[in-house]
Amino acid sequence: MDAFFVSVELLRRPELRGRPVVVGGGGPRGVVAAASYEARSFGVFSAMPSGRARRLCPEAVFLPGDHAHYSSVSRRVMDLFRSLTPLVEPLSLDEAFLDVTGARRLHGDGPTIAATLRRRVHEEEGLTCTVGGASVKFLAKLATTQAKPRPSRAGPVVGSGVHVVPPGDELRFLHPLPVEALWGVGPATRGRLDRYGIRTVGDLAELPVATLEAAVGRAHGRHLWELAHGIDPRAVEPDQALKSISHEETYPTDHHDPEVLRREAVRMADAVAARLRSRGTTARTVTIKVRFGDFRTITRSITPPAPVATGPAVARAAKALLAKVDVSEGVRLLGVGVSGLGGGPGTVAGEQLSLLDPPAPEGDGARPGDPPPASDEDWTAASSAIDDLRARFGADAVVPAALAGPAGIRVRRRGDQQWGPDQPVPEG
DNA sequence: TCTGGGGTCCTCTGCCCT
DNA sequence: TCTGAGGGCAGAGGACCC
Repeated sequence: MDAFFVSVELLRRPELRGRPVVVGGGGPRGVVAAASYEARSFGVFSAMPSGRARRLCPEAVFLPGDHAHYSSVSRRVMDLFRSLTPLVEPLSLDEAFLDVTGARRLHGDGPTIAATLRRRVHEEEGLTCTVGGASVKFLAKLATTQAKPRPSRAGPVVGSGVHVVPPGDELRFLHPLPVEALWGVGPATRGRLDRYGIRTVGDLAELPVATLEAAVGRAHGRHLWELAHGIDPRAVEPDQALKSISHEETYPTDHHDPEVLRREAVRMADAVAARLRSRGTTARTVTIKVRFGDFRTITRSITPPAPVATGPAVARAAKALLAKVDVSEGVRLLGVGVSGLGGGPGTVAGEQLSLLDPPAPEGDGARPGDPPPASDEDWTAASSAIDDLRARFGADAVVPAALAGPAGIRVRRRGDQQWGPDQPVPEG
């Protein structure tokens, strides 16, 4: 999809068409999530700090972003894709791989299917998309880039919309491209390849695989070598299993108070656990992420004796990890995540509980006067009831007791703060 | 210039066990 | 009983993607 978030916003606000529009975090630490091609002409790009974007393009209209709405439009577009082929692998909200091998008898050859896709997305959703076609996934992705609109000083230049790399033409298409066009070549790898004088994918292809492995690591080196030769055996996989779930937030100002951060950890643990349960699964490992004021980032993780799926269980681990971190210098970002997801639907109810699961030990965040912790079994039933209540009355209907207070608490949903903090949150 | 959020994958290190 | 090698795993961090 072309400038997806911006394009969706323009459907709601057509008066902004033709103007530079930026979607993203407007706060002091926000970043650009998407920029219209008019804004890109001023040098504004995704992931750029919003402050810099404002300086580059003061006349741009900044919109806060509406993750829930974009998700809902994305679901409809993906359903449209699935009406052409069941083999759809969503890559993000606005991108997907489609395997149309089996759809050609019904819908025509590659270019015909591409044209059909573009027409239907435009007719049914009012959005424009670009389609790349090739015999392997990463080439299709690169072909898409070639066909996209481009910003220029004179304004957006319309792209071809469709670019198909015919079988046999793969290397002719691939080798002139700059090496950073390959998936997996970012600034760090680019710097290493630079030392070998590698500028294009063709340069990379001429290098012996052993040299490449020595330069960037064994697995990465071999992978890049294969890509440079047009080799990409990965199939389009419609049912990609989720491997981790996390929730992290950057604060408008750094937090120095351990108590504030403990409450934040509980809130995030609750959100992560709810997402775990919504997928009917459990997690083995709990990780916290702490970014300090100077942008130094650490992670700490623990694998409890039994898999976790409830807010209190995730919070207990997160608080224990947080207690070992010195936060006095100020915390800019806190995150809680889980990984090692396992089991299918029904796993939570049948979760293997540890016979030796100890009560919260000293130092994990338990304080004098705290009631004894409920068992995981109690919490599994309670969590199920909480999920029901939230489904009926909204996410704010039930919050962890640790978060309740005279001022109440704003329960953030996933995507509320997708692109940085919106407003200062008072400490304490 | 001043750096989000949510992911995946890889490498390295240290520990434990055989 | 001690020691070293090697495998498996957990933990931490880096790089990259959208």
